[in-house]
Amino acid sequence: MAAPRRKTTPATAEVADEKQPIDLGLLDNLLGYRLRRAQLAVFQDFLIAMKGFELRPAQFSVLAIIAANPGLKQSRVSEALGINRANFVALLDELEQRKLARRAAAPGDRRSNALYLTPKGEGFLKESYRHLLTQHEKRVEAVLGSADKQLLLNLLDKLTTLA
Amino acid sequence: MAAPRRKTTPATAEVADEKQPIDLGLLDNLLGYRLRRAQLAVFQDFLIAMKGFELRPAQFSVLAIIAANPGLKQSRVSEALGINRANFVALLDELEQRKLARRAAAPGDRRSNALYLTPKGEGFLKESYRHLLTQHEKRVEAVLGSADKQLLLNLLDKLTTLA
DNA sequence: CAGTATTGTTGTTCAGTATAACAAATAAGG
DNA sequence: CCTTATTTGTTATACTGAACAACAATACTG
Repeated sequence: MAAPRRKTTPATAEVADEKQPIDLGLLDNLLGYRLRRAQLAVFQDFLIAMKGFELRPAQFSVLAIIAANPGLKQSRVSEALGINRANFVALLDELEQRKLARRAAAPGDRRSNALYLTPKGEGFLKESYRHLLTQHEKRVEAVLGSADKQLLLNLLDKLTTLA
Repeated sequence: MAAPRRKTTPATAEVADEKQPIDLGLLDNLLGYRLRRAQLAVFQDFLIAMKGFELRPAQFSVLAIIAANPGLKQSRVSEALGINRANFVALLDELEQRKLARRAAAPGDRRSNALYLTPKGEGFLKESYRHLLTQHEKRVEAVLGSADKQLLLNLLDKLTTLA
C-alpha cells in the first residue's frame, strides 16, 4: 500500500524503470483469469495455423462434429457445441454456401435437418486438421510437452463439470 | 464412419436412445476446444458467485490491478489486462460512477490519468474477493483439488507464452 | 381431434473487441 | 526556440459472439 518508490530526481535513473512488470495482485491466484489468457493465446495460435483456410474455431468444431456423427439433426449439433440454435443457423448457412456441409431431409421428421459433410467438406476438414497438427498442435506441444498436454486435458475436463 | 446403428422398428426401444452422447471426433484431441469449454464453465461459476455484486470478470480484474498498483497510469492498466485503451474508457467510467475507482492527475504528465481505488472500492474489492474464495474458488478446488489447481495454473502459464 | 412441444428461422439486443480519428500534451531533434 | 512526431484519453463506428422473443411448420400427447 505504501512503498514510496523513489520519485524525486526525475532526471537520471528513470529510463528503463518505466516498464515495471505490474503486480497482478488478487488476479494472480484466480483461475478464471489465467484460463482466459491461455484460451486467447491458444485461439490466436489456432487462427494463425488456419490462415488461408478462412475457418474459425466454431466452424471447425461444427465440421468435426458432423464428420463424426453424420446425419445428426441440426439441433443436436448446435446443442452438443453449446451454440444457441438461433445463432447456429447463419453459421451453418455459410458452411453450406461454401459447399462444405449440407442440410438433408431427416428421415421421419419433416421439421428437422439431418446434417452431412459434402465430399469437399470431408477433404477440407482433413486438410485443415493436418495443418492444425503440423503447426498449431506442434507449437502447443513445444511449450507443454506431450505428457503435460494430456494431463492438462484431464484437468480441464474436471473444470467443465462445474457448469 | 459406417456403424449403422439399428434404425428400423421406430416403435419401441427408441425411447432413451435419443440421447446418444455424440462423438466429439477430431475435437476430442484439440486443446483449444477443451480450453474454451472449461473457461466458459469457470466464468459462469464466477458470475454465480458474484451475483448481487454486479461485477463482471473484466471489472474485477481492473479493480484488482489498480489495488495492487495504485497510481498506475490508465494506459498501463488497460495494457496489462489486454484491453484496448479505447474500450477501457467506458469500463473505467462505470467504475468511477459507482465510486469504486477514480481518475487522478498524474504527476508530471497532464495527459495521463493515475488510477486509484476509492475507500469504498477497496472495501468492495475485498468483500467480493472474499465471496469468490468462499464460493467460486471453493467449488473449483472441490473438483480439482488444491495441488491440481496449482499444477493447472502452471500449465496454463506455459500456454500463454504462445501468443 | 385439441392442445402442447419441438425445430428451424428471423429479428433484435447486448457485451466484447477492433479500428480510425481527434485534441491536448509531451518528446525529440534541429 | 520551433517544428515535427509520439503518446494519452476519448469518441465514433463496426463487427462478432451470444442471448432472447416470436413465428410457422411439424410432431407429439391425451
